[in-house]
Formats: sequence, structure tokens, C-alpha cells
Amino acid sequence: MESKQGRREKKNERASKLRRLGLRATPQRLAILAFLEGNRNHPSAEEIYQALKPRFPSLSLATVYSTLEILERAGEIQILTIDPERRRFDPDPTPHAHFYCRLCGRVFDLPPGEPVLEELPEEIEGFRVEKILLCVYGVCPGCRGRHKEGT
Amino acid sequence: MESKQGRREKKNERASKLRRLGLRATPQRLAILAFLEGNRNHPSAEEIYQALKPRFPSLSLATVYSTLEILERAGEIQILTIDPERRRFDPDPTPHAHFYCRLCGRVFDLPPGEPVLEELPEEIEGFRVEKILLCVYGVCPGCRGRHKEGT
DNA sequence: CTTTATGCAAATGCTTTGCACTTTT
DNA sequence: AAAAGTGCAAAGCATTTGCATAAAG
Repeated sequence: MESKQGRREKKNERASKLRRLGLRATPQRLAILAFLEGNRNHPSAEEIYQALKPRFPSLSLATVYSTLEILERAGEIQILTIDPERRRFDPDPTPHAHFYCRLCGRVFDLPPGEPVLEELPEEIEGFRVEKILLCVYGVCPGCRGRHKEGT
Repeated sequence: MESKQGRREKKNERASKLRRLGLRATPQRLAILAFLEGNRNHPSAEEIYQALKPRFPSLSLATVYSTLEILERAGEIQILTIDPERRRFDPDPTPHAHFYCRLCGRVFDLPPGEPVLEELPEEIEGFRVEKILLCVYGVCPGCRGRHKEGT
């Protein structure tokens, strides 16, 4: 289990990170950062909100949205448009491919280099490139096992 | 200008295409197909609806959505999730990269092979692949000219 | 004549907004 | 204090749904 001290240290790291970005280190933001850290589930805003509500009863969905947008602009997270129903959030801001399972709706990170996502060029034919998303759709291994249509 | 006969021929082609797919060739569907054909603007459902309304006053937005979904399932068009605000539709179903300009909101086709979108593998690490979208975000050449921030 | 598609209006659900209030710094 | 962030409720919109009517094959 994690030590009380370890937790305090991480909290301080998150706070400094926020201040470094010119943002105020509010409990809400620290909680969102902590929840996202190492989270590979690509949660939606609602999921983040629901997960944090028990510990932060005053938290509002609007704050979640606003924080996530700010974090994206600061380059700390990615906002994914892969899910047609809702925005999904990825704490890993480095470019990598994502997979959306049309059966369970889960979003997965794909191993780097699998569909090759070469480093983003500064520019493509006059278009200034700022971000690239590679979205793969289909059926995930788990769902392929449960429903046995095709391979 | 296009001959009356040429138009009739294309209409027949569209009708046969629909029937081949097991769909009924209704005026609404023919109109949507005709509007999409060769359209490089990646219109939204609303845009398609507005464009067709003058000639088909009875057309409804629900029909536009339903037709587009059917056409995607039939593999005739692509539904893009590149625009965070709304669904965009591409009459070209072959895999190619798209560019979304955050200033004007337009969606462009990128030349094939620019960000290389290799043919989609049947499967990646156990994930069954059915579709790949490569979405590039940034500023388009037109907007780079108008606002002269950065390069 | 059967089946499929359409149109309407209402409903749904995600995301944003305005604003008064609270917290950081 | 000043500036920035939060929470709430309402508003905004894109998309879907249910169902009665209409058109296609």
C-alpha cells in the first residue's frame, strides 16, 4: 500500500505542475489529475465526475469539463473524438493510436508502432499540424471471445 | 453544362446502386446521394438538409440522419468523428486522412500517403479492425494567410 | 398488398453558459 | 484585495425515437 507521505508528495507534484502552467491548484483540479494519473480507461467527463463525487460532493460537471479543456490546452492530456457519443479523455498526451470497440464502447491504447503513427510533421502541404489522432474501430479481444461471429 | 440525359443516367445509376444494396430508391435518398457525389466539403447532416430542402421541401432531418447511417453501413460513405461539434460525412469510403481546421471548422481530405495511412490490417494484437480514421488538427492554408500568427 | 421509408414532434443526452459566490494567491 | 475558479441551473444543439402516414416494389 502507498504511504501517507507518498501521497502527499504526489499531491505536491501535481500542485506544482498546475502552478507551472499558470493555473491555480484547487482541490478539484488536483482530484481530477490524481484520478486521471495512470488511468488507461479513457473516461468520459461523466465518469470522472461520478468517480470523484463521493470524495468531493461539491464537485460539478461543469468544473470537470472546464478543467479538462484547460488541461488539454496546456498539453497535459488529450481529448479524443473517437467515441461518437461523448468526449473521452486520455491522460497520456503523447501521440498514439486508439481503438474503440463498437460492442462494449471501451477505448484502448494501441501499442506504439502498431498502426504506425510517425511523429507529426510541422506541416503537410500548407496545413499547419498541431495534433494527430489515429482512431481504429472494430471489436476488442474480450468481445470477440464472448460473441463468436467471424474470427 | 450537363445534358438532361446525363442527369437521368446518373439518377438511374444511383437507383440501381441503392437496390443492389437492398434499399429502396426513394427521391430523398437519390437526392442525398446526388448531393454527396463529388462533394469534398464533408458536410454535416444539417448542411445536407439545408441544401436539399429547397428542392425537397418535405425532407426531414431525421430522414437525412437515417439515410446517412444506412449508407455508412452499406460501405458507401464514411461518417467522420473528426469535428468535435458534429458528425461530418464523406462520400469517399476509401481510407484517407482528414484535416480539421480549428479556425474555420472546415474538413479537408489530405493527399493519400501524406500522413501514411497504410492499408488496414485485419487485426492488431487481437483487436478486429473494421475501420481506421486518421484525423489531423491544426490551421488550414487559407486561415494561415488571414491570421498571421506563427508560420 | 406488403414492406419499407418518411416526416413530425417530442425526447434524450452531452456540453456550454451566465452569474453569484468562494478560494487561491 | 484581486484574480481565478467553482457550482448551479438553465440553455443550446446534435442526434434519436415513436408512431401515424405515405410511397416503393
